[in-house]
Amino acid sequence: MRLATWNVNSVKARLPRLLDWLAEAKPDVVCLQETKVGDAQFPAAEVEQLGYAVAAHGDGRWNGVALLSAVGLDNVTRGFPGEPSYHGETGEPALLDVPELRRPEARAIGAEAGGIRVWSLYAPNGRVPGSAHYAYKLDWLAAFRAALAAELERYPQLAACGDFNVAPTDADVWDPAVFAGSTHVTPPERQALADLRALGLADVVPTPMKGPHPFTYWDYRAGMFAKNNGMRIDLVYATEPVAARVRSAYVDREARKGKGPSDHAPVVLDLS
DNA sequence: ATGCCTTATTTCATAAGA
Repeated sequence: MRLATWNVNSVKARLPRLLDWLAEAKPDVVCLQETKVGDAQFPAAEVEQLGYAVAAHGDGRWNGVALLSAVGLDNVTRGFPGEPSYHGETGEPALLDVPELRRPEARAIGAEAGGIRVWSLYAPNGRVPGSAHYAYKLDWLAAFRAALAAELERYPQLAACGDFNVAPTDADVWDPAVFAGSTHVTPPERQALADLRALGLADVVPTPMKGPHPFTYWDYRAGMFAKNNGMRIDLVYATEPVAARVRSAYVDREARKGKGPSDHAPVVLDLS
């Protein structure tokens, strides 16, 4: 079984590349992030033509996650219990009266696929440490941890995959000095990941395919990919029964090359 | 200090990303 996670940075803009990649890599289960479409606009027919069942959870312009599976897709969950929503710099209590603004953003979708409970996750960016967006990011990760604890009682085989927007260690950024004081590397964010792992999840670190670091994201600007100035922020956190099945894991950096790529590369796992 | 590049939308300008 081949399981993959990929932040596509717009499923509509990436559709030709996504379809080519699905046909070539032939993953059984795919977690997508930053689809940037509402559920009605998700290009489900094109993906289904390749033999996948599709479950999407989208907002429209921002965020959006989806699951594709060629091995069944059951018990789909959009969002998770206790998932927080963003309330602005000061809490903006007046806005809380507007249901549309109170609804959580589309950042998590879970389902059973091929005997594994799979989650596709897109953690908030956090922007600047100390900001409301940063607090929201930490709240969201903590709330997901609580939801995951309940999930783990039901699903021994579980994989939480996606763009966590946190580099777990200094080795996961191309130059730690550049990121000093920035989001994605702060101790509270890394602790939030450690708290997830403490539930019994293993960080399945992929093979880089080039260079010593298995980066999964490279900024579009300033030739960062060519210089391999990247970050590892797309992660697969797997329970032990899943981690024990990992035969190989790699970053498909070929998918970051050429015309019109996402700024993220897929992480691909082969499970026995 | 800012843009570097790319996306979608309230498009010929803006917000967001990490």
